[in-house]
Amino acid sequence: MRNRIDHLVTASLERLRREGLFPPDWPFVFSVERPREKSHGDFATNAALVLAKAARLSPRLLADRIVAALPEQQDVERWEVAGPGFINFFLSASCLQTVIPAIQQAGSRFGESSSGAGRRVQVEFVSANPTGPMHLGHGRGAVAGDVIARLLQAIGCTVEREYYINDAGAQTLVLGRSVLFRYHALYGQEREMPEGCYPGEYVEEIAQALRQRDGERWLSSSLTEDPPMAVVEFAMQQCLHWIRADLALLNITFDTWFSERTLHQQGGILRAVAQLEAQGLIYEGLPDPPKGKQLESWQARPQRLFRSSQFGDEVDRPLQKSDGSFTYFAADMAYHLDKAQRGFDALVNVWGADHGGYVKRVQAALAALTGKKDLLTICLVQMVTLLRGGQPVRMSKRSGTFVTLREVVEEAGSDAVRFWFLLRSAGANLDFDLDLAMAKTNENPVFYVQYAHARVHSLERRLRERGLAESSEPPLLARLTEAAELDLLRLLSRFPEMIEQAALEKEPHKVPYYLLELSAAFHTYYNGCKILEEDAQLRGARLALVRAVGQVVANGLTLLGVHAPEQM
RNA sequence: GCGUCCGUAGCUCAAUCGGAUAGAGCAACGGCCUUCUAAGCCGUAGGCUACAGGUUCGAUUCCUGUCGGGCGCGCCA
Repeated sequence: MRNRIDHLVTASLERLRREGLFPPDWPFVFSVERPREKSHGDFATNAALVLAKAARLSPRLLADRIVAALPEQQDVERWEVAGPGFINFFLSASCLQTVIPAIQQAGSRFGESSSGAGRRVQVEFVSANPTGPMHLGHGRGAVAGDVIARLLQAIGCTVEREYYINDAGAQTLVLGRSVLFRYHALYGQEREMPEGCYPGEYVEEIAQALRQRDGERWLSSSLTEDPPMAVVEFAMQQCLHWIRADLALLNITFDTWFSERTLHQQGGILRAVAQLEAQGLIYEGLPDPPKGKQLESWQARPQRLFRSSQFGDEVDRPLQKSDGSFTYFAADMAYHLDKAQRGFDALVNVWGADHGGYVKRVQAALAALTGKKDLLTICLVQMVTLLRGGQPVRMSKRSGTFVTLREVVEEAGSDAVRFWFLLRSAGANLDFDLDLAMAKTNENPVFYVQYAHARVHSLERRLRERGLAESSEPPLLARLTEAAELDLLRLLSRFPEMIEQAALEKEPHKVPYYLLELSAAFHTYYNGCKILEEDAQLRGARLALVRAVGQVVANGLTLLGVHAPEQM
């Protein structure tokens, strides 16, 4: 739709160029957009404002010239020059009505496009440590990542979903030790919990499972030394099992589970470091002291540093600890190199905001290793606060008020949780109001949208009940002339544009906002116009419109991974 | 202190690559069910877009600074 306007304006400009108004090689860069204000038409272009200088005319005078040179056609009913020199286009009703057959034809695929066709994109998200249950913040990132992946698929990209398992670090040893401690306790060997161990109940669950499988086998293992790898492995697998189950509850699956450990075992880190070394980007040096609270224990020790500051980072980053083992960053760097070498056209990472400090160094590493600057996009998703009874629930592992993602999903349901997580832009902190998300009232946006879909199907049921005849002829869409009907048609035609934009900008929250707007327009229509009219011709046209709305609401909800119920 | 995200109606938030008179929901107030689901609709009220500059035809949007909040800041992941 937008392209048609674009072509019209370009045709006019080319005509003016032939008349000598523009220099032969002057680039026609202008935008065609949907005006915010309804009275400004369906589309508006700023061409006259942007090109006024080139034409040596005032914007309004140029706009008049452009309008006069527009070619004849059917889609635009009228146009006007307005404001400082905008040209507003008002589509004809017949043009607006063409969206209905388009929706009928495309069905569940309406909204898809091919602008991303041929591009292989990887989306890495969640990547929660396998050392405990998932919390709400993980859930938000999971839903955001999943919908970004779905959006990219909708514009034609081939998408691979990946989960990076941090199974190589010290945290996994802490988990193992914690389990071992509980395991000993199960045999009555009470003692003080070792420093830094995880207190959660899930640790005991793992300990019990361990006893069930292995009996007394690990009783002789010391708590002061590193736990046996078999115990660590067992505990991690249990956590991963839970994580998969939690994600499945939210209808999220992955194509690839990538183990950090394999990078250590198969030399990936060494290769990445060697490459930087060869590029002369590694040196022995003293890292800058930490910038925050002064640590009295701070001692400068020479380390192998990566010159990340040459690639936009603030300071150079250490790759190797003083004991010779690699830092987490070194592994992450190798991981991203691995991704790049797998031949994706674009990489997307969805991270929690608490990892924001790592963006620059990972980008720096990737830029250094691949020479590509824009291969990786990192989306930061801000924190989630759980509200119960309007009051924030303080999350604290110690006080025992920790609420897991699973508990919330089981209480509120996947649909409500998914929709709610998407109701804020990623940059905004999110309050998850448990009471509101579960409410079956108009205050709950999930139900508002689902109800719109259910209403469409309620009409279908009524239609059958009453035995109203349906013509085998195509509906006479010219009968759709009410303002509410034209509003709906305009909204429907925006759906593919909305998806495209949400996908390109990786802003999944645009989808629920659109659906709320469409639902509101539908509810207004429903209250103002009778669909199942006596007049069979009018009824047929309205049914066609309503079915198109139902299809688009369903498509939108599917894109969000939310069910579109036929009955509430 | 540094980095980063944010600051928009009483509250929670939108706002197209920089566009025209900044929009919703909730809360408040007033209406609409003998008519396809009132889990709905209509109306009223509510704003110096934190503040001060700058860039330009035009700034909530971009740049600089100030104030306020979230997150992060050596060999944790």
